[in-house]
Amino acid sequence: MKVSRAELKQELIDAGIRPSVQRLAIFEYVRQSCQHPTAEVVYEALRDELGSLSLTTVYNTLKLFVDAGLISMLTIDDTFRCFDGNRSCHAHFRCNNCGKIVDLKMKEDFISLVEGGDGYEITDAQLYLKGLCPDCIKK
Amino acid sequence: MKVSRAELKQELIDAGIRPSVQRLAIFEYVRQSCQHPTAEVVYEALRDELGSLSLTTVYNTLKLFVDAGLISMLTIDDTFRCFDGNRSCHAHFRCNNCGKIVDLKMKEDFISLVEGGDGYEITDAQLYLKGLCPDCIKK
DNA sequence: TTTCATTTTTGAAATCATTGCAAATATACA
DNA sequence: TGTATATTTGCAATGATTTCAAAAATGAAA
Repeated sequence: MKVSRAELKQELIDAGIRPSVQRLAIFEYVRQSCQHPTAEVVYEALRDELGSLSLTTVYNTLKLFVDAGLISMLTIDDTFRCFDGNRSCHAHFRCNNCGKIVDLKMKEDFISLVEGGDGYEITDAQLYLKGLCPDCIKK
Repeated sequence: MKVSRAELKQELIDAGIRPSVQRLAIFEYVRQSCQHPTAEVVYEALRDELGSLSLTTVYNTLKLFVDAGLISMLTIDDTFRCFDGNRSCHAHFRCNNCGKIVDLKMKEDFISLVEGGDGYEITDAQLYLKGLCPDCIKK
């Protein structure tokens, strides 16, 4: 489901974030991507389109979005962070062989499973699964 | 539930890992700790007891244990890794304010919630929750 | 026990994703 | 237009983790 630039822009404004050219481009890229890009990937993808872009800006902007709850940061791979603009409730699987990270649907929200979570204010939840993907099992 | 050194030693042997002095000490420390230590913390805690110990050994050994499935590695904090010797099924919560990482019990195994996971071989699962802990909410 | 091969440990240097910083640029508003 | 504020930029610094080759420990065979 493609979202228009205008809608994304409004979403930034609603979150109290000024929609600069760089911010809007980065937001659009992460939201439309299905591939959990790293900051480096976002940077490489947008530097031509934007004429000039700094990797520092990408890092700062992604952090800004994460803090605002607009995207999430994944630490499923311990060697780098990547980002996820998909707002639906889903788990992540990382293949130990090929490194691929894929979304897996959930039957229900996993927060409901937590016991003794009373008194905690939970703002983010991530379920990380690791192992072998179907492609790598075949080989 | 305190486990004897002999039992831990046997567990290493059963996993095909030679129980050197360093390995056994590191294994015991991580298994008995309730505090999700980092490699650095393990190193600081054991260097005196062992006379000499290298941080590299700690890193290598922890990786060895993780690969053997004896302990798990947590990446809930994006700035460092920590390790968990608690083998029961539980979730982890990280307070965004004080940084504390605590265990939270689960009603059931969360893998049962995953849809479309057929064809995947899952060897590790971690549920990470973030937000504010009761102590930090009070303030 | 001695010897030799293999495994493990060690410490220093290198790596690399991420952040700090201060200058340059862009934007909003009077 | 001018001025204050917000944003971007690039380079240097940071720090957790890894690489690497040498030293030490261990196990098996003689």
